[in-house]
Amino acid sequence: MRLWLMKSEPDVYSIDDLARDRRTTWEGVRNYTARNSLRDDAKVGDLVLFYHSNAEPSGIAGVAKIAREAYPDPTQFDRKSAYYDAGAKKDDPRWLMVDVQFVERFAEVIPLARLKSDPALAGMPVIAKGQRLSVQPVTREHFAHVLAIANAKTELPR
DNA sequence: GCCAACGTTGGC
DNA sequence: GCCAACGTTGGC
Repeated sequence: MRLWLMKSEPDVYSIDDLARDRRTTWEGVRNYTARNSLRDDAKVGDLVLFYHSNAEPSGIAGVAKIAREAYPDPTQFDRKSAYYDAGAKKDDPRWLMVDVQFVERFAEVIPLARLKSDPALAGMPVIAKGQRLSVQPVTREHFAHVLAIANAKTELPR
């Protein structure tokens, strides 16, 4: 299995929203690197660190998992959507999305500053300056350490 | 609200 | 194919 970190602005969709909905469609990915990760590597059951961006504080808020593999994101064809893409063709969709299922909400958000200050998380993409990628791979070691920091209930499958 | 960093676009 | 201009992300 692979492990991920996915960003969402909590004003748009937060871990609490996911806890309420239990499952959601992850539409709106509009970056080719992120799309390629979803298309090529995201599998049902992969665990995801749910990251709050543009938040107070920004940081990791909980855990989700991939519930459906990549399929065309309908908002690319919706003129009324903020995610509309005039260049996307119905017979050759440009943008894909996955479905995501709630796993766990951390007792407290792990702030970005906390992540940055932890030597065990050195090299984790999300703490790099200027890193904007909204779907990032996470190593098993980093993922496990984040779960430990959060005193999480979630356990990493072997 | 500011602005650094980054990805994308488009002229050449 | 280069790269300047532009738009967006996201921390602060």
